Amino acid sequence: MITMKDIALEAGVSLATVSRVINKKDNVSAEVREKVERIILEQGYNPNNAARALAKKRTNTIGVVVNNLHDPFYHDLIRGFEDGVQNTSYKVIFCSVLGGDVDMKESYIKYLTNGVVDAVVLYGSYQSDENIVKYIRDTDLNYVMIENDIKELNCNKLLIDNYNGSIKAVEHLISMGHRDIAYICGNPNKKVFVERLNGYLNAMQNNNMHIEDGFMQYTTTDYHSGYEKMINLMNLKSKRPTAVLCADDAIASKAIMAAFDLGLRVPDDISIMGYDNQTVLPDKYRGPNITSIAQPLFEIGQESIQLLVDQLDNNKRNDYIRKIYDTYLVEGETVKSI
Amino acid sequence: MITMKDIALEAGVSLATVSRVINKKDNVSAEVREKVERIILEQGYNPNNAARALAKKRTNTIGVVVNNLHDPFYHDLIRGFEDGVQNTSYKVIFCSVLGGDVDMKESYIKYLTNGVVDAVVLYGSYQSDENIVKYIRDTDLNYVMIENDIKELNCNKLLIDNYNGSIKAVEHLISMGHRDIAYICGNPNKKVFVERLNGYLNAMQNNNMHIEDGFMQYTTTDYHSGYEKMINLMNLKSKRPTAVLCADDAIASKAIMAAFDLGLRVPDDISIMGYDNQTVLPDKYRGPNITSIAQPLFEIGQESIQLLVDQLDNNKRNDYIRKIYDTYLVEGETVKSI
DNA sequence: TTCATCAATGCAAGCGCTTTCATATATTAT
DNA sequence: ATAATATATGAAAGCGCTTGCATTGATGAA
Repeated sequence: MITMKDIALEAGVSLATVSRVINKKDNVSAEVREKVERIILEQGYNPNNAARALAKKRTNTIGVVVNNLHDPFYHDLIRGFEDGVQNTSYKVIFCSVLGGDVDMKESYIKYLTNGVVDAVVLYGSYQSDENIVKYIRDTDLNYVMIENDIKELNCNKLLIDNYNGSIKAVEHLISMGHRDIAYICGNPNKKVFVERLNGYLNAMQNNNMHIEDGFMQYTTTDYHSGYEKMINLMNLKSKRPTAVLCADDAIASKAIMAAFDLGLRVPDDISIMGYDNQTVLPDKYRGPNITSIAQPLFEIGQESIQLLVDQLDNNKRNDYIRKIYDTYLVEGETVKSI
Repeated sequence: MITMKDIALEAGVSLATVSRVINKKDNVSAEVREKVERIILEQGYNPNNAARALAKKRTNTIGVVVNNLHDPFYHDLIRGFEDGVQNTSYKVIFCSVLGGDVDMKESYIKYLTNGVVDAVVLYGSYQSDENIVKYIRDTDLNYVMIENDIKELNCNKLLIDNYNGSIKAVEHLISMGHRDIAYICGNPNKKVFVERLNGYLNAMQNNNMHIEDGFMQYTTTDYHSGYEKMINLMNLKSKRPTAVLCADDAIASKAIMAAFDLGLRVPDDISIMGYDNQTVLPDKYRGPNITSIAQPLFEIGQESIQLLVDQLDNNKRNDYIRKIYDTYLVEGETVKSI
């Protein structure tokens, strides 16, 4: 391995001088700078980042940790990160926590925050991960947490207005003439699903719509069970809904499958709405475009990075941001006016 | 920041001893070990990875660099990486090269290979990136290159048999009774598309099938132009194909859109095949499941990591592997027997 | 001419950890 | 009891870089 020492020797200057030209300090004479640069090129020298990080306490890189990076849900978010780092002097590295395993998550965060990155952006649930929350609190790096409003954490928070998102969804259905609107909820342990649920409930109430018996379904395990919940809804003895709002598009895709399998046409026989406006859906979903509530994930990804870059470059350690992003309706082909 | 020194002081032992318990060396007495461990926990100490990397010349992490990480194409590959690292002592970090920009790629590779990872897996084209190839050749890290058979590079290579994949595709179409089979080629500057094209050409020849005038279409720019190429094919004055083989699923999805827009039913009026068996497709594709040639991307991801972990753990620096993976046919709903 | 100032460079400490080697103590064999 | 061996620990060098401080020579002011 070729080191700075080799370059210094070859150039007949001190380590310090080589370091100066590498770091583009201006107090080096033109001739020396040129010579050193030439030799660096000739020898194909590259600085060792571990040594650099140790000496400077800076790495010029930002870490991102998400659960299941392979999940198509992250598509837009990742694009945002990729884009955000463009034209900055920073690099981004991604870590994936398989299955959202808490220990793995903790270990990745500790890894990153101890000498490998200058700041980290976190997506995923952390409410219940006491250790991690405590760790983050005690660490003096810059963080941005996306969709994670943990009070005891004093860091950048980028949130999405899930509550009003659901309200938009319900009001869209109402505007299309629906009154019997059922809901398939996601895992109620997750903050986003609670917020979306509340949005639904309040929107229904505020518009004087009655939620019939059986109109509220909760997915068990994961989105797959959206299928059976839809079957449940369609088999209701009493009153059948004319529209079903789902907590996310993955669930909606399953609900649509269920409707098809029951011989129902979407949206002619039943209207279905999703949430997330996922660019790509799991399981080779091939149904109609789902009418959905979209979140500005690309922008959020972008701004996460921009925010951190700005804070790092300007040594802003303590003026954190808290921002709530609006959602918007994207009309697909799964809601009919009645 | 709390360091090993603090722990040593508090525990009344030397730095060396603390280092030993952290690294689980066995030559530390039980009492001392316990005490040190307790104090580490109490103080919430975490070792600095930069310092460690510098001292050990090992980081226990593997780097992955791909173009456009957000591309749904990587879905299965990423799952493979995630899975491969399970139950090992290694971490994986992902770097995304937006737009496949050569300079950015080079900078990420240099970054990773100088003190941040122990090995790297590369996916993307490198044939023409002389600098990078040269750099990799001169660097003594372990690499695995996926789908990149660069002769002058002596490293692990995991390849896919694109040529025979195309042959399988053509033979499937033949077995379904097709004789007039057109082809929409991908960017002929990319190795995979050349191989696939050759497979098509040879399969046609070997089966004594004639390739009519106009049956070969080349996409310009990217997969989007698959749309117009399909229109071209369907408007052929002379003879019209009964089946169209596309160089990948993204192109096929566009071809299907084109067929629809021309009022043709797939597969009743025209059969279409893709290649890649992409789990998720771009642009909210909502057509029928595409009959396609699948690649074992998950396995390739998995094995990339396993290979490297094995080589790192056993200090195998020089017995590299070269493996060619088979493809397989996945029947969808876009090919009709005639 | 002499002194203050400045630009260019080198010296050396230090970043936080690992590891070799030496040392001291405990254990076993004789 | 003594020598030989094993075990537990510490001292210190070193990993490759950055940076504050000191030094040198040159430049300009007085």
